[in-house]
Amino acid sequence: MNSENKLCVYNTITRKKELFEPINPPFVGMYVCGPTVYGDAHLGNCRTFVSYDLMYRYLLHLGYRVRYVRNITDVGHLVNDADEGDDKIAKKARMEKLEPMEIVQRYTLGFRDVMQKFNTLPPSIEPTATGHILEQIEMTQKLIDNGYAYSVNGSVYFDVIKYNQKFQYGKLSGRVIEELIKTERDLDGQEEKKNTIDFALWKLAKPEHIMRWTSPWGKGFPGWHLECSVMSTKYLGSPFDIHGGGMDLKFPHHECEIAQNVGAEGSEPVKYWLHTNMLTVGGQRMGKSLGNYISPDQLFTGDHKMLSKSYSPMTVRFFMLQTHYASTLDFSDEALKASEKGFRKILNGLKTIKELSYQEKQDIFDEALNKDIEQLSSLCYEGMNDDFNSPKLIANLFNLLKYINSFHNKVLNIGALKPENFILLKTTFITFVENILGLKEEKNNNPNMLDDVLKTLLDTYSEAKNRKDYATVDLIRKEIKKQGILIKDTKEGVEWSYEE
RNA sequence: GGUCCUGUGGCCGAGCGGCUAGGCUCAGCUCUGCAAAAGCUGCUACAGCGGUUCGAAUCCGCUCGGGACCUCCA
Repeated sequence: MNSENKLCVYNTITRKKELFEPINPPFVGMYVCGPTVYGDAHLGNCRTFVSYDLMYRYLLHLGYRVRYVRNITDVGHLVNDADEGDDKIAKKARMEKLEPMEIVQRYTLGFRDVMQKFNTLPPSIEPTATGHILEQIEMTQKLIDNGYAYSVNGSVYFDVIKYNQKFQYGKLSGRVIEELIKTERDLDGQEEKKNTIDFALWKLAKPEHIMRWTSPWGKGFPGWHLECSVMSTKYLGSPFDIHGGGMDLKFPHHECEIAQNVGAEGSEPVKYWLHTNMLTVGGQRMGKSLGNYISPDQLFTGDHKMLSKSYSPMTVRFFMLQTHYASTLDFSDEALKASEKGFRKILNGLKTIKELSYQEKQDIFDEALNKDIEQLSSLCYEGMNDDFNSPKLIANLFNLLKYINSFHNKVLNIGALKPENFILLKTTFITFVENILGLKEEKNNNPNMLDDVLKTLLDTYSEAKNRKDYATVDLIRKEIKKQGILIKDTKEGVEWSYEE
């Protein structure tokens, strides 16, 4: 690796690009807010997790020992605002006449399946909120003890005003507490709170509420933001290195997380806050409520009015990585089509470079050529070191690809390359494409391909037979037998069967 | 209303004060039995108007356009 230029990341809380220095190298702790499993993940969700997968892979490549924690939210997110209304999972469970945990299981499995299709590495730990009720109760109690929370009628709220007297609430998202109080809308069911901006740590369960746990304040369930505060510090300590999530979580979710951790422990929980930007359609954020939402499966099957065809998971992954994680990514069929071509070009390059062999010749090395290869290789690192700038990396990979193809086609003489630079070219291209961008060949892209190829072969066989070209006939029969397949001529035509 | 981001060639997208990424599309050339692939060449853009500077897509101001967050949201 190129140790001279170091990884820099854009830290939301300082609003600056900073040199990345882990708290306890070589260990790196990374926490990413995962999905709420009450429905299928859509493409926007996927983009976020593909982005963090890129970061995870690069950190691993740099030699860090990364513990990557991504939670599964299986309780606690309310359907309505104002800390009122149903739990999303409980609501869905009632609608579908299922146990809440059946909902959780179904969508957790679905989520993992999609993540696997996108070739994301599984996190080191994937903790669930319901698995950490005890710890959440403990943190709530601690916040009460520290004077930053109060209980009312079996619910517990975080006292934002009180907290703000000593610390600064809103520093991550740039909110001013007075403004927040002013703009807070009139909502029902706020009487329990001292102030409208207070948020729930623990909610009393109404009789009809099916997800409930015993607590010092009665039977209830944890509030929205508590699980991340609890689970991140439980598994990564405090402070830990990286906390990520979509930018829509900056406020209030991450803001509340900070308040909870600081309120409980007195110190900042996170060194680097990273936020990924939204996936948009026609410039507008993809979301269920807007109806412009598209699921991974629709993309893979092409079954959507916005799509002219289907796109493979790797094509979509490449499409996502062609834009920097902090920029909005605009979704369109046309853009996807362009990415598909580019991706295939990369794949062909991968195949070419793997088969390309170095010719041991006594040629005079081309200094300019060698220098260019060296420079392009280091530019790949520079791109990634610059806040995980994958588009920059990809541009340089295409530049390297041009050389790979030129060597392959003998437009350029590979002997003009120094042996060490041939190795450099090869390892750089393969490592970045496969290990860091996480792109791979999709052999099973078309599950019928083998059948189709076989049929073509049999048609050729028949045709040769009609021409009485028995040399070809015999050749085909002989070669295909090596694959354990027998060709049989019947009155109805040509058939095949497995060799017994 | 508040806070913030953003406007790049036919399309997508880097760029963070000088060295005019990259992909896709289009046109032409080379190679080729035909074709494909690949290579080469061309199309040279920064919303508008001012300002700072020897020099601005990049910094500042204004105007116009797009968007996000402020409520669950990746």
